[in-house]
Amino acid sequence: MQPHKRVIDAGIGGHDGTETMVKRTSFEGDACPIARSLEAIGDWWSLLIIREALFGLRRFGEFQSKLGMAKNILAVRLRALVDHGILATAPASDGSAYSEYVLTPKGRGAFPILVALRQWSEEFDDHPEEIATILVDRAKGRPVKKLEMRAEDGRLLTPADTMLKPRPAPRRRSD
Amino acid sequence: MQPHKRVIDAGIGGHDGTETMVKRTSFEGDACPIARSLEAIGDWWSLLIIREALFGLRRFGEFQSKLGMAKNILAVRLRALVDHGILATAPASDGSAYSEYVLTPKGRGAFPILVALRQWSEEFDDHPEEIATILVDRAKGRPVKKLEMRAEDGRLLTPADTMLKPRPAPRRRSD
DNA sequence: GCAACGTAGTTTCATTATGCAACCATTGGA
DNA sequence: TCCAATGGTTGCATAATGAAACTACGTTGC
Repeated sequence: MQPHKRVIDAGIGGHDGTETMVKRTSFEGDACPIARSLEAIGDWWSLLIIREALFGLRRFGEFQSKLGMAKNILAVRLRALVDHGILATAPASDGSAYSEYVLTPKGRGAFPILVALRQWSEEFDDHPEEIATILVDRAKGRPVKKLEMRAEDGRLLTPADTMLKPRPAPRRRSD
Repeated sequence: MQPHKRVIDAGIGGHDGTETMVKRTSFEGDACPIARSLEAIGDWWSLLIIREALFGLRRFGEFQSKLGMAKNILAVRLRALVDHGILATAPASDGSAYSEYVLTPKGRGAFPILVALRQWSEEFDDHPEEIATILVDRAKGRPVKKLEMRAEDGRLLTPADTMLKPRPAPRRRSD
């Protein structure tokens, strides 16, 4: 559970190593899957980039102008998302020699997270009148149903109906 | 869609104001509900604090030791969560004069977000064997079903089956 | 072919956020 | 009353963020 720290000591010189240089907590390698998700997309911009990518944006400039973010930050984020296998760079699409950023299945798999965030805002925001859009079923134009947690057999579950269990040991062949 | 910037100019002296002092993007007031959620809980620690609170943690020291985070950061985060109406300070619980942090309905409403993050990790993480726990239905001990997006009439929806619509104008009495 | 422009970044520098450690104020217990 | 535990705050060092300037390459007009 304890997040460990990312030590950046480059070890360039032969110094004695008393300088700790420990900053910015990392959740990489943490056993909690929520922390692991946050390690990949738990920053201010990544989920918004994914949101725009789900809406079809692909080019650096499109993300930059749509999100209004600094280009250096965007570059860092896109690289990180590619490193995490959430985006992939595709060589082209419209014939030009530029490359594009497209969502991988892992990236598209983040959609429920975005929907959960959206619905939380819709339900609990202090100023819901400022929310400009609603997510609707394309066929009917009606709002999407609220995400609900269900058991394998379909029973509706509240948080109190759930618990955490240690992950079963990985199954090994002929054992 | 464009996030605006938080200007911190305190205006202490009578300077000419040419210094812009614009830092750290804020999504406060953004029309996108996802950005609004991120404004409240889109940082490295808030969701983990909520996770622990859902598991029953209430005291400052419990959060601090369980999450292993710096006390000053924890104090800032708790204050922010209280300001956002996600946590509330309760005067006591075990008789002592200390106060506690308990989730409000808004805070408990973030549970689907945590479940979505967890399931995303479980499905797409590169090293799923490092994930220590699984979320199960307390009654049967079986894993919770994956969150799914459905239309009002129950049809299962993919991202492509959805679209964004402008929010209808607020209904006004006798108009 | 080459000048001008657009795209996609990188670099530089200032400012803010994070993290650790040390300190302080109350509370609670002996 | 003294002393430890709880719940913070403060100070300082380091890392992340952001705006703007700069660079490299692709594309277009001529």
